[in-house]
Amino acid sequence: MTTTSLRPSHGDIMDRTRSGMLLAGGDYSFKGRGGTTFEDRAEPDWTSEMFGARIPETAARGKALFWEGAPAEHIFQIVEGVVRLFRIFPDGRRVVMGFAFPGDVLGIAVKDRYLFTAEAVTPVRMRRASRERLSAQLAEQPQVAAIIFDRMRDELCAVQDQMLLLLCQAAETRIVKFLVRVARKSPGAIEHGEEFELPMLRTDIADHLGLTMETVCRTMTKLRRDGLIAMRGPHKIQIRNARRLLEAAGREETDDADEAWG
Amino acid sequence: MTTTSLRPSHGDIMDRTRSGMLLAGGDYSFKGRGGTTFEDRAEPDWTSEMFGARIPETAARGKALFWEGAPAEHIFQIVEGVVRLFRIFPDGRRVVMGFAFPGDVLGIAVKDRYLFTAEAVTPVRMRRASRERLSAQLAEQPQVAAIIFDRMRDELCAVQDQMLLLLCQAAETRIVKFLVRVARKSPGAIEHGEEFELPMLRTDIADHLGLTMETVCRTMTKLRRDGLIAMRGPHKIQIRNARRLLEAAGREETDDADEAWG
DNA sequence: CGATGCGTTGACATGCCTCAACCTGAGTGG
DNA sequence: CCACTCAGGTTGAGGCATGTCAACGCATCG
Repeated sequence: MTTTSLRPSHGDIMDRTRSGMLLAGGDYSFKGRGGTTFEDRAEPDWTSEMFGARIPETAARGKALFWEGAPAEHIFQIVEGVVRLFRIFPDGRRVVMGFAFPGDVLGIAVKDRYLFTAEAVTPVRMRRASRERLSAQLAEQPQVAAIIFDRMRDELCAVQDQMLLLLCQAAETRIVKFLVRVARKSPGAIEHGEEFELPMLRTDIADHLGLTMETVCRTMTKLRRDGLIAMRGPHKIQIRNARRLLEAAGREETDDADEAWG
Repeated sequence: MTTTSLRPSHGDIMDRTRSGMLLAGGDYSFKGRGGTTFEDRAEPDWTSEMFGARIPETAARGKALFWEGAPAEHIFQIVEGVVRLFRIFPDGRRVVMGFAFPGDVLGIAVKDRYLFTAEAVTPVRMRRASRERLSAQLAEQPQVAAIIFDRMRDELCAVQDQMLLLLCQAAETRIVKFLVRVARKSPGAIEHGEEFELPMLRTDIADHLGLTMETVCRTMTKLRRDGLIAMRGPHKIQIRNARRLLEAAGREETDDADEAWG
């Protein structure tokens, strides 16, 4: 869990590479995904034959995996690290559509061009497969198509979930829910109050939740003062009172929500 | 175009019927869809063999096509009228995920249970097909699967689009964008300033845009006072200054946006 | 005629944004 | 080793847009 503090040699390989495609952030909708890197997962799924067992490529922090509008030639699977997915608008506004975590696949739901830019938040390791290979697999192996189909449904649910979060929710609720979602990826973070990584920048979070960086800061400070969380630097978070935190998430996060979307 | 003023005999058939499944609102992302009813469309697509040529069922205003959480047994295609798709939260909050218009298909992206309730905003005519039939078609006819796949991508884009609308957008921008989207469905509404139908309730719009009913009212009154639109009753809208209206939508709506998602 | 559902408008409170100052740690160069 | 710079983060003061609460309008319906 040294993503943030890691100083990668350099990210030559991915530097300015244009490729891949995206499926946004299937991130949130999966349950029980443990571990930090993808290899930890127990799921021996379609991705192994899709992406092969080659040594993953790497991308240094801040490097783009692909750009919004570029021809979508590849799909990517994140092996380690975190990626932000965002669009820039003519007026300069940035919207972070989501974040991709280990195990997530980018570029499946796309037609011919990437819908947004994917940028490494932390040093990233990833695997790549050509779009053609995906099509071939889809045609040959019906069960792969079914899995992809399912994935897209999950994806759809995740985006809708995010939409719900943005609707009629106070800033604190949004931030707490976001923290809980990220914490869920680190086993023990919620149940045992173990420190977990919040690698993205405050501005990333703000642009993701439709808030300003200042509001994110203030709210997290408030959560800290109220004893719900503790912080060791901006990116090391610890949940100190899970019950109250989940309450602050507005109840949905504790029981249903994830269930409801299944 | 008499949807709102129509007084249907009554909606016995659909009353409390539990069935179908949903694809949310593929609504916004389609271009060039003209006409009021689905039959007007030139697209001789998969839906004809899927749904057959039977006489469409009807649902009276306010009746549910299916309920959130109910087993998803059918898919529906809206032939005429407008449907709202929403979820209710434990705290009583309602979120309108989207609206379904003629031609839209509900229930494709669902697994086994409906993700939200679909309710007739206006008297609705619709066609129904069983989930099994969908599966059969998918297995037999690869090209149908491809179309469905495409639809889901469109769907995903539409939801993301809606998400963007909710992020860092002022109330007026959201409402104007929404108006433009609905107006797009009526040819001539934007280019020639012809009156068009805005069948949904103010509360529907509010719950869809993450605003209050009051804010929706006030903003629309402001648009009227500023000469951008005219209103003949709450549901008959006329665009009086398309240029300024599209400007108020924040530029994205005029050129890109729809393009960007293609 | 009153009841009801939906829409509109007003007065007021407040949560978030804006603008601005300052902090902190890491990298850099003398 | 220190001074400097820079990016990211934190905190504060103040304003404004939107939510809240409340009254009223206006159709429809029994």
